[in-house]
Amino acid sequence: MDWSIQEIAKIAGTTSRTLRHYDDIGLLKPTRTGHNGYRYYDAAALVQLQRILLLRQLGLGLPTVSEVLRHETDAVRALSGHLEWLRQEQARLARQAASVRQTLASLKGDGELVAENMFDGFDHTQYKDEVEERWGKDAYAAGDSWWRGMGAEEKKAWKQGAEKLGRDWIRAAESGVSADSAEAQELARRHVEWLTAIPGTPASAPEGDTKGYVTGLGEMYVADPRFAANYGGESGAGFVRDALRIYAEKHL
Amino acid sequence: MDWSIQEIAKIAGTTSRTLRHYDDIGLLKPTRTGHNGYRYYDAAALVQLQRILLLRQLGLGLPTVSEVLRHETDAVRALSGHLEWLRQEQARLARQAASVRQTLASLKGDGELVAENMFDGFDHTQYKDEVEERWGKDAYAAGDSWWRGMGAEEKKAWKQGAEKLGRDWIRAAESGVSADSAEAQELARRHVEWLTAIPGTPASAPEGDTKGYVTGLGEMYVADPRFAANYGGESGAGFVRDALRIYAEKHL
DNA sequence: CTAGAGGTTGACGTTACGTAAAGGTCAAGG
DNA sequence: CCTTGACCTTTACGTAACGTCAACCTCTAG
Repeated sequence: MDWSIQEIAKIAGTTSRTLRHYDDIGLLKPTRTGHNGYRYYDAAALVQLQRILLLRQLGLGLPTVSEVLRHETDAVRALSGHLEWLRQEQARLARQAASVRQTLASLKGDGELVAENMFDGFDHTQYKDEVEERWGKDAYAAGDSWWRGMGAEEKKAWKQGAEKLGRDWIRAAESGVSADSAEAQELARRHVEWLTAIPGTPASAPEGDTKGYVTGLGEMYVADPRFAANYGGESGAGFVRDALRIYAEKHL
Repeated sequence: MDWSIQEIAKIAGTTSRTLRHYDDIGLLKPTRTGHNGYRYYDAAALVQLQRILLLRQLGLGLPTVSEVLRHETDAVRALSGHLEWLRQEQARLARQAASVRQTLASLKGDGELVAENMFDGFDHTQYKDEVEERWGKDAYAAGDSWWRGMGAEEKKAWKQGAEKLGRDWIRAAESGVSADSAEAQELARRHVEWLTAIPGTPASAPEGDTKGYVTGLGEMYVADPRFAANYGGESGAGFVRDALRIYAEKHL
């Protein structure tokens, strides 16, 4: 009692090409082969196939599926690992979506695609959606009015301070010192100090989750192309992220 | 004033291989080519390259990048479309993760394939890592001992209450009432009440940031496949989120 | 006997490069 | 002049999991 390749394909809800592929890579061999080379599968093979398709549907790769079916790997462990991977992928997509939204906002604003306003970090119109999404409208409003309330001189001074901080980060990153060096940690301290001056962020609230905010910010720097572009690529932004994380762990 | 392939690669934070690839597919040709075949790039090419890399980091494919740079496609439209794609991908991953968790649960438990543990939210072994990560080990330990301390009857009652809350949410979402309707707001109130009963969460601490916790929880419901899966997809979870946010704004 | 349905193997295409392999080019030092 | 080493070139395979021809063989029904 067995079926041709098309028949089980239909029964299991897949294609004959897939069956041939599984045969090629040794994942599922046909039960028997006719003298003409035709592949035939029995009920046991069907069960195996259904297991394979289930695991595939869950997103496991064929090598992993193979391991699980051969009992070389525990299904629970395989799925747990896969779940972790799914989480990371989701986080990655979320970061990318945030970046896209930001770029979109800046495009609608001034129409320029260039990342020239690197470290001002509070161009506000550019960050509005994200700030609101993360910290609520009140926080955005607070930060916005704080910024608007400053005079031109103050704004300029603020930006220059931010730019100097940026330059110092770049210099440190390029000098090759480690993220836990005294130099990098001093920069992290200045960075946090700078952040704390802005009202409406968790860093400035007395009971705020400064630690989470700072480390999250570091992750954002790596994910955000504007920062990466201006810190000598990913490695530079990664340096900033690591330094901030270490600092946050120690002092916040 | 131009640079060799390695030099711009370093400047722009990419690899020479990538530049050759871009040359091959006609995305970015070198400014000039030496008699020896060496590629040389000038400042204008660098700007183009940076634009390319920016769009790539946002997740656009090379053909799309090409279109945008040739002004055949509006950057805003391209990014908007991409954003939509990102959302769908996130949703897809979310559904997959939900399936994996279900399978995992049924593998660990008594082999029940049905989604019976939908709203218990405190299977604890299943949520341990996440709770610890978000609220610290103490919070987890508190919640855990609280849960362990309950008798079987109490546990059952608790679960049933949670399940009823879940069903009511679903019914409300499906009935099409708005998130700020009296019905939805009453559910939000019950939800917060339910949360407040659990020790070790900010909602139960007298000085805790209940408002931030509840709204954050709402966001999690949308992002977290476990909830989305059990609330009829994104739209259902979105309804819960909105209702909770509105309630939190008003009453917390 | 022939058409048509279904089977076979073989091989290319898909994404954006990483990674050799095999071999020119160039500046500096012996 | 020769060597060394760094840098450049082109060519081409590998990646994940099949979809999609292409060329050809086999079986069954009319």
